[in-house]
Amino acid sequence: MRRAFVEASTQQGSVLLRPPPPTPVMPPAENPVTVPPSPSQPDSAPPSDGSDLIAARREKLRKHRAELGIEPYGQRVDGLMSLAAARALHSETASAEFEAAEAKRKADPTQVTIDGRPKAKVAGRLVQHRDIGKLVFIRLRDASGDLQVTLSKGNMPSEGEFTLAKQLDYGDIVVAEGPIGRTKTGEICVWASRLEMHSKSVAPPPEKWHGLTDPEIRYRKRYVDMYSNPEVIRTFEARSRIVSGIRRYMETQGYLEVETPMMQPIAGGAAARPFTTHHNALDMTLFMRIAPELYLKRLLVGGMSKVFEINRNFRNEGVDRSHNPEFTAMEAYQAFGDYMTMLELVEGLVYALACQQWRDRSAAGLEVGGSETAPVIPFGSMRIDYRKPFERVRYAELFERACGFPMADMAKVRAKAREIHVKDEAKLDDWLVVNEVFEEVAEPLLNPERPTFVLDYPSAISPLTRPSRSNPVLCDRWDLFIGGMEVGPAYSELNDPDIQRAKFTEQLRGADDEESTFRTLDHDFLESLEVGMPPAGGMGLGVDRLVMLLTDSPSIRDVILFPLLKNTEA
RNA sequence: GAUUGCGUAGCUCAGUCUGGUAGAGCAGCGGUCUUUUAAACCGCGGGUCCCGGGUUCAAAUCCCGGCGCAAUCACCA
Repeated sequence: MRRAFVEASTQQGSVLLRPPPPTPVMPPAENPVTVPPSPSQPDSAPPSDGSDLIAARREKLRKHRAELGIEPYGQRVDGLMSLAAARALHSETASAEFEAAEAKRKADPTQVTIDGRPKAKVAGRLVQHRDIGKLVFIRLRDASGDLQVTLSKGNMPSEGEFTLAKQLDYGDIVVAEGPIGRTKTGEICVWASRLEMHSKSVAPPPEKWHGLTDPEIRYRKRYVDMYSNPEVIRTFEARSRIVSGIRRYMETQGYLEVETPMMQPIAGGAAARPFTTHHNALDMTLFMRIAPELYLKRLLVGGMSKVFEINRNFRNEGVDRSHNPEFTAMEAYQAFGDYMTMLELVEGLVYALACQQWRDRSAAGLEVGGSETAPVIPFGSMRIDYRKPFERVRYAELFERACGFPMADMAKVRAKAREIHVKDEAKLDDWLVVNEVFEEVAEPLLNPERPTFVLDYPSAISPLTRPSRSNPVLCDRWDLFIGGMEVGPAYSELNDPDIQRAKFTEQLRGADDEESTFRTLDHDFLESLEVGMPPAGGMGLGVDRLVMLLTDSPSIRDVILFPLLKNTEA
């Protein structure tokens, strides 16, 4: 680190603070991106929206060019270290020795101070600016954290560079270098000997103490949200680690990652409304995919034995705290597995991610409970316990526990449905009533603070799923619930082409007018089953929801960088 | 799609119930200050009160319609 700084500090090519005019500096040949400031460059344009704040910043921009000879939009800088790394370089001993020597020199000016403090060159966005006359304190922020830079008029190489320090605005991106020391009050800081402007922020900043809190502006202007609220970057770093953790785990289990079409001629694999698009050259209507399932199964037909895909699905449905029109899911299929194979896979995966997240949160000083091998992670007011094994409960058992009678007792089921005011109870088929009662009465019995697999759903409410060999009323399907949210399902997949065709056809018959505009029989998929697909287990996992749970984020918008919002204009 | 709440300076918020000259802090501009920690002090500027209509002598405030956001519900995962 130290060496990097020394090397970098000898390369003066990146210094932006040039001598004042009339030195006409041409762009260096090796860096054609740089444009020299010229009178023709309209500093006051584009026209501001009338805000004094913007005008004041643009005026500074003009002055920097005209009076200080600075080009405020910089270029490549070598030898930078993160603010956290610079802070870590601070040496109590070196600072104490330096301060003692300075005190001596004050008493006796013939004394010479040797500065043994480590040096650093850092960059960051300015988030605080305190001008105390001949001393300016600024606080810089980068992805690693904050660090104060102290600029003393006596330490700066030129009047202009100190003038720049005094004129800095909240939001500017600057580079500073100098020894790492501390102030009288003990604050670790860079005592700057150099200061360069690398990006003048001309937009009005958020409030420096409260920051940006309006959720709408936070989502619309995520780039402001990210620097104003540092925990946003932490959340997305965690998301990245979780997604790569999923990849690592799946690869360790021998799964191959694949990418299947996101634009599909037929939107299959789930019961959701698709988005429509159009290919001009082929004059073809296409659907954004609602699920990758039918393509992944084709891969099993083709001979791949363990595949997974992590990617976006698009569903033309409502938006709320746990739904965004585009969302990230993982689906995985294993030849010759079944839904219990998938249960073990998902349990191991979610547990491993929770352990990883427990360690990350501990290291960052965030709240955790339990232990590294029995992690407890907060989610709002809940404390979710990811200890293995997860809970397992059969659908029928949970139903009976909730209602006091078996789900096959249709007379009682219908009575219960009327009691809890299931709408259109009389029009619904028996098993749909069972499921309404289940969702209303039985699901609330699940402990939201324990991941729980609900196993063996009724076949009648899972029309595309393979009935169980031992009891065809039920099917080989589970759903995983965590924190009151459904995180994903799994199935023993249907591989009999005739039954699959019959179920698809039946589903199409039940489609209403709107559904029938986008729901058609996927003949190619059925042909692939006729070629022969091995029996398989398959699962889906809502990645955004899992990230919500593991990062204690109450809304899916907090874990999607740019969530969909309505247009504000027209 | 339904219901409820919210929308005032660049930002964070008072003011709306009970109609009567548009407010504060931060940010900005001009000063003072070499150890600040939401720095402090003196002075100054800053508004389509979300949009449109109505009631009224008078509307940020009351009424109607619209837009956006949030929460809950529906659809869905």
